Amino acid sequence: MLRLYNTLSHTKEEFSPLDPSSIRLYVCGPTVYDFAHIGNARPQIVFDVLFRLLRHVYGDAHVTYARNITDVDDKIMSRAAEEGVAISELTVRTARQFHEDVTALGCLPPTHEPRATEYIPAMIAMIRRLIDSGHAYSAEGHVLFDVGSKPDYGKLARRSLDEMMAGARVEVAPYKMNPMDFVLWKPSSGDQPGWESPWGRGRPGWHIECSAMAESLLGDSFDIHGGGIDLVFPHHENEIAQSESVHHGAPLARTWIHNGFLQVEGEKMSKSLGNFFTIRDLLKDWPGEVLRFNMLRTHYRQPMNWTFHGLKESWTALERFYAVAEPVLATAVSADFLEALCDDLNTPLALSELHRARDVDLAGGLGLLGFSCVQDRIAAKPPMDPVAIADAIVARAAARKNRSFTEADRIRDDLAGKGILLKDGPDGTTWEVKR
RNA sequence: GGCCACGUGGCGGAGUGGUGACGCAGCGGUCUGCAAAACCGUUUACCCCGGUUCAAUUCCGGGCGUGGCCUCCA
Repeated sequence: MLRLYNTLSHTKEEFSPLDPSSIRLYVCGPTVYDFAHIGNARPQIVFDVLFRLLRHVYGDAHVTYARNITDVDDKIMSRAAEEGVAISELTVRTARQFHEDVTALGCLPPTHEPRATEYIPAMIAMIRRLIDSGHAYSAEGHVLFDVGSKPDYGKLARRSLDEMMAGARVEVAPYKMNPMDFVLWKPSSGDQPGWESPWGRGRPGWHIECSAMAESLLGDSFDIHGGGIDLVFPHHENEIAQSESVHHGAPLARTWIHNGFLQVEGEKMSKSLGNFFTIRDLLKDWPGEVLRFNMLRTHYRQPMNWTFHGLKESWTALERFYAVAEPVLATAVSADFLEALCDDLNTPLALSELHRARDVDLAGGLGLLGFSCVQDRIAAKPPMDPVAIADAIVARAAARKNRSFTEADRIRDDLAGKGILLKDGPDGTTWEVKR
């Protein structure tokens, strides 16, 4: 039995699919204008684990995972202008980098990966339906959603319209009926990307993109919608407002799942503090599977303190696991392991079960979590030529045989100084990179 | 200012109304020429103040601290 915490109800609920033969999951993907950072990696990994768990429970063929790519956005426009490149060049390049990064993190490709620009007609159609049903209005080239037309607006964020207005710091455009009304369509000037629409040449607002893509790929209602906790308001609240207004109140998603934020070394991640790390940079020194493991050591809803110390621990733990776990295709997992995962994706508890697990269960559990168990994948790059290391080991063995321990120790210390750690076992001497 | 989370031993991190998960580090031991690695064993905890209770780290209230949202944001 799978239980998931639902942001909508603020409780853990038993997960019961709308259709067990077709589980549908939607997760908000990246806006492609720059390299993804370590904070972006968390939802990708978390929802990849959820995807894998759903496939394990319901069967690979019965789970559909949609994750969008936002490739029309004001940040993209300004970045492209800064770099002096075409928007499409920037978005295609950044999307490719994103795919390389998440692949290195062990994430499966989603079933669908819609790009916003490919769904403009669906967005226009949805906006038109919102206008026709009295939930939206056009004004000065903009189309706005009328939050007053949705009585339960604020139900996900647990905030009433009055509360929002009290603390409102939103831009109060003169053409808005209500300050909280948000943009569905906005006009584009000649040099801005735009599409012809009944309201003139323009581009979609951010929120309508997800509503339209989700409808096209997953239908009016689906099982799970995920994303970072910062997306609860306004993005997900607005998605709900749009979709449910069009679909006559049918719930957009039954379960809403949000991952917590992470801090780096106990501080907010920011470029000015010098603790801003892209996935790309980290992959130069750390195997992707180590980054993944580290992420799963904290429950997805907990705030996470991301540290290099934790990364080292993760590497050590993974090496010890891989030393005994053979990469196998078998998907056997222990009951305790599965139970932990099924209890709202309790990965820290699941990982602790692996310390108790024997070979098959260990490999199966690691496999279900998206780990390869291939030692080479987490091997550190040796700081010197492996042949020279092997030669030194032979020389040291000879010295030891002659009981020239001073010479043997000199060789060992010499290698240690170069970052190579020797391990003497019953079957001879092996080495590993010192960390 | 409003709303919402979180606060567990040196570190990471589960969990629970009553027998102190688990991992890392540390310490002791086995092994070793000596180490390292590996293996075995092991010390240290529940932010503060009230309340409920036979019993609270666990429930309730208040406080303090940290973070998130209210504006683009994983």
